[in-house]
Amino acid sequence: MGKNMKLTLRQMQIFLNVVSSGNLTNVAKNMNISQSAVSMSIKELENILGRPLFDRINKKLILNELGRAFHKEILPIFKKLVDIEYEFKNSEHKGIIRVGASTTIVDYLMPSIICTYMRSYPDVKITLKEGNTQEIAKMIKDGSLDIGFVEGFVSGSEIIKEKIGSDELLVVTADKKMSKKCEISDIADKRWVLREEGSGTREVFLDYIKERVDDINIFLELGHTESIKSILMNRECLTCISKISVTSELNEGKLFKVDVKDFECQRDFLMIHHKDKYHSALFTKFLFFSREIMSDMIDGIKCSLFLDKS
Amino acid sequence: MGKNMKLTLRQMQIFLNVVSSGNLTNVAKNMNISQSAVSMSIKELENILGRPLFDRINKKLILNELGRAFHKEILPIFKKLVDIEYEFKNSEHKGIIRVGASTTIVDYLMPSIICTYMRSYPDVKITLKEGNTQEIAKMIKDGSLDIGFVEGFVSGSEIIKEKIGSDELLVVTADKKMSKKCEISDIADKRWVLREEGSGTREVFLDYIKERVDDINIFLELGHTESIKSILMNRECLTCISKISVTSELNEGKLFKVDVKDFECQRDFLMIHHKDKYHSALFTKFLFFSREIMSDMIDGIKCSLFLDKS
DNA sequence: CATATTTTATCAATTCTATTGATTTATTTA
DNA sequence: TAAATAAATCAATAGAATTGATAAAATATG
Repeated sequence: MGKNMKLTLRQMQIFLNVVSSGNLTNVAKNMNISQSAVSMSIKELENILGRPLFDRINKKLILNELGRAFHKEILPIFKKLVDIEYEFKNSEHKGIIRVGASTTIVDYLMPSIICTYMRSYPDVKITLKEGNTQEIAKMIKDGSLDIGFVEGFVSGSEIIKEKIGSDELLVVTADKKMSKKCEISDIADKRWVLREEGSGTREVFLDYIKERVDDINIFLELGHTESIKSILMNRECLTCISKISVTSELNEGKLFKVDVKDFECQRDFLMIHHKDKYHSALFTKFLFFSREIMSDMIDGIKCSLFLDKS
Repeated sequence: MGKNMKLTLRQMQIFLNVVSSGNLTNVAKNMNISQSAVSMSIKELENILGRPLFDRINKKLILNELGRAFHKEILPIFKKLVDIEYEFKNSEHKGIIRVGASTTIVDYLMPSIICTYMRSYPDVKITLKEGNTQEIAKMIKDGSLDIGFVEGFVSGSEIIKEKIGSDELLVVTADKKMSKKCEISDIADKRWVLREEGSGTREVFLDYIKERVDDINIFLELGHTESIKSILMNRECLTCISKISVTSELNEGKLFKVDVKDFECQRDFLMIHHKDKYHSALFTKFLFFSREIMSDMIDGIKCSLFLDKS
């Protein structure tokens, strides 16, 4: 195995200085160490590699064929390491943030959060993971995500939760005739398209109406909100869907809210992270940005809904 | 200045192991050091960079956003350094040899030496420097060349000389009429093309004939043997030139040796190096190859000259 | 649910490595 | 020929890395 690294960066640093100055004594002066330290460090380097790197010609050190090849390899690497150390010491805004979000948020909120953030901090990389609320929460707990965005409830004292917006579920159709005021029981037997089992949206909806209707006619289950929307457009059917995901279609008159009596199904958007998370500048800024953008977007939605009614 | 490198390879090694195992205790076991050594090394690394690289979530170390970015940078560099150390420890045939040769040798002998050598040792790089005998000798003395090939005499006790072949100067023309037997004084006033002042070939020739003729008619001076040859082909003139550089033209009947009475102007090809040169495997092999190839070539020349006469 | 186990952090003691200061050797310069 | 310069070497020392023991906190166990 070549696993053992005996070379040290100090040796390389001294070696590189000796190469460029060609004179042990001057190197020692420039580095504020003794001449013997330089001499012995070079010797140790040569011992590790098993053969000399310099020819000692008239008490001068002159790189030999091996030394030249070694120098060529080492120089760019050492420079890079110096840069890396400097960058990491001095730039607070360097890193990779792992964000997780549940389906609705991934599609409708994360793109603008991430784009806006990355415009301000181009050196920061973001990885985005999709999962349902429980999956995201679990990954926050075990540390495999830094920040999560979920709809609904999250339990566990080790998770810090922050309400960052709210999410209203609407019953929606593309068929204007269906959109008039009604009871939920009146429309339970219409053709419903819902998200798949396990989806937060679906479960909140079914839980919310379970007191009022025995069963609803689910004729199609789809994994993505966008697919549900395209089905709605092409078939006479209904769905219960997050308001934020249909705002533009409602405004454009492509979809219509069904005015179900006493239907107010609301839940929160939560931003979550682990209580032990180190609050790097990076992390703090990301939280800050997310709050800003979320509140802007929600204002935007309110505004356009208002305009729509007028 | 970002000149100061505080990070050590040990820290990086430990860091990388902790990242991949995620468990200080196991890392300590695998590396045969104590758990506290690992813990303190990580802490020191974080101190140097000024902020944590890990979140401590439930006594487990989980890379944070900064740590992830650092890991991404460091991992390939560390691997490369491990490879470099291994290669330099184990491969004798790695290096860069600086060869110098005087003009005739550069053109007529070095190409085949270098090609043959590099075919056997593809990892070895060779730089070839041209200069006159004195320049090459000086560079050997001060260590800026590893091996030199020169014609003629070299002085200095610090240089190890080895005769590696011999070089005969011939008077040559393209005009067959001129090639008949003659005294040097008979042809001194013909049109001569010689190498420029400072060239070994020129100086040896002029020195050799100075007893017998007062002056010769130098009508053109050129820096390269090849240029002299093309002039000879196109104009009625003479030159004194190294046999090795005109062997093929003599064989093909394009040029003719002028049969000057008592003209035997011989000198040696020398391979030289500094007495203090470290004899790496690389270096030793290069000397060996050069001897082999030189003697092959000189045999080849003798052979073809012999055939020519028959 | 208390107990044993696992795991990291911390501290003083210790070991090991890098560095020093003095000296020797060789070479160059004056 | 003497003075100056530069690298190598060695024992002494300063400085880092590592240890062993212990504390603190979480997880696993019976």
